[in-house]
Amino acid sequence: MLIGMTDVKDRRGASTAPPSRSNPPSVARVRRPTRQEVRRRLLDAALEVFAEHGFDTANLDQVAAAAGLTKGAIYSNFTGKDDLFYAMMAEQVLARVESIRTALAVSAAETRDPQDLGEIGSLLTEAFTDQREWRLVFLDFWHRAVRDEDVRARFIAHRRTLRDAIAASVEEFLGGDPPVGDFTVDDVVTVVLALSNGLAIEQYVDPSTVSTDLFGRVLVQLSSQV
Amino acid sequence: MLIGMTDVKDRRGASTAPPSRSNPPSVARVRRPTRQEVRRRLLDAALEVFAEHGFDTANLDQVAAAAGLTKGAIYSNFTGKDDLFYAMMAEQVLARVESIRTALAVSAAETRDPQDLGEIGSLLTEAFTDQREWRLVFLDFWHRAVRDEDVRARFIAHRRTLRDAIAASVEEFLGGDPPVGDFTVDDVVTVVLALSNGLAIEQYVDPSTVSTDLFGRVLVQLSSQV
DNA sequence: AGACCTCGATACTAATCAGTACTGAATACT
DNA sequence: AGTATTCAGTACTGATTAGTATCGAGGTCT
Repeated sequence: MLIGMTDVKDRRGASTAPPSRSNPPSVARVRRPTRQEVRRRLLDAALEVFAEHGFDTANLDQVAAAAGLTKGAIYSNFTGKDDLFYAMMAEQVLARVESIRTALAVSAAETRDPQDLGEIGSLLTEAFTDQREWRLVFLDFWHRAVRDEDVRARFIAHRRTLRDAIAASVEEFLGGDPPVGDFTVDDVVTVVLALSNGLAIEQYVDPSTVSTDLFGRVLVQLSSQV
Repeated sequence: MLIGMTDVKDRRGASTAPPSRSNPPSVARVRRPTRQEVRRRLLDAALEVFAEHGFDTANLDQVAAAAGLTKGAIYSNFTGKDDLFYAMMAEQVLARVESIRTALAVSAAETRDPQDLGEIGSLLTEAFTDQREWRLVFLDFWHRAVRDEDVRARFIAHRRTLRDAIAASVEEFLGGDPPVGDFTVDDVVTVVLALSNGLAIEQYVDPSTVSTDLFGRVLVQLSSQV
């Protein structure tokens, strides 16, 4: 693990031919990736590495290596480890909001029958695997937020953004009607989030305890008239 | 933080009187705490410090200081940081099982009306604050279990123990009847655990999003006949 | 073309901390 | 009492790693 920095080779092209001076002129032999591209790669690598190792255990050389770059690139684009993490999270939150919007557009366009909740439950359960990295970094973020006031402030801001997107989905699904029971839309949002995280927690360490249609059946039962 | 080791004074008694040689004979002036007592203090300190800082961030000097001891005591009683953590968790799991058993004895003795689920929900919600340290170290344990196979094996073993205790409670509550819907008892256990953790996650960082009776109302709705 | 600038690579520093080696005081044993 | 043993305190080591200083290749501007 002291090495790992040996192959930064994939700058672009990587022509193995010996460097013959002056081909067709004005052909740069080693093109430097754009700043945007470097930032992209670093953010992708950050998601991957932070998800795999957790913020505390992950180290910046791992992130840089996963991006095919070095620590210099990180400090050139971010102020430090925290900043990189926050930037990555901010981007992910936007991606999640977008993902909720499109999922909503698809499902709501079709029907609005309470029994479709089983379908929605399936979608949410599939997200356990599709969005595994997101969920891991989210819970990592929470892990730090619950112990540090500054981290918590940022966490809450993101959380509210997500809640708003989900609340919009729920209202869209209800089509003006109130939820069953004496639940508010906010209650429903909280319960959906809690079940998502809670079930993911169980599933990630012991999949046998969470049957694939459980989420859907719970949602159906929760929305049934008494 | 480089100091903190300055006051290990509370060995016991701490007689501020100058050490007058040979009082009534065979009176040990500084009694050493028993090994059991040292172990107790270390385990308590471990729960406290690991909950506050998380396993990765907490360091052994903090644990030792919280116990009024030094790192030497830790390495004399445990093989290392991991061992201390596992020992603490094992003890906590036993405590949780016990706590479930007594809570069950109290609630089940009274009634067995589905509306009592609101009451049970209140108890579970109160546990968010009463057992805050437990929940934090539990989620810390999960955080490591999901990323490391060996940790995961230990985690699952503990988790199964807890599930069994909860399953017994659920069956006791149902009094032989099956759960509503097509849920199995295992499903119910999973849902209760998922809601506990999921709601605690929301509540710990942003209490305003989890009203105090939400858990109870969800349980009532979940158990209502269609 | 030539002078300047940008930005990521490299090599380094300083701080942290799990684990170890050893010491000496308190207890157990004879 | 005197000797042996246990066990926690103390001081240290080695490894790790966030962050910094510097350099030079690649790009830009005139």
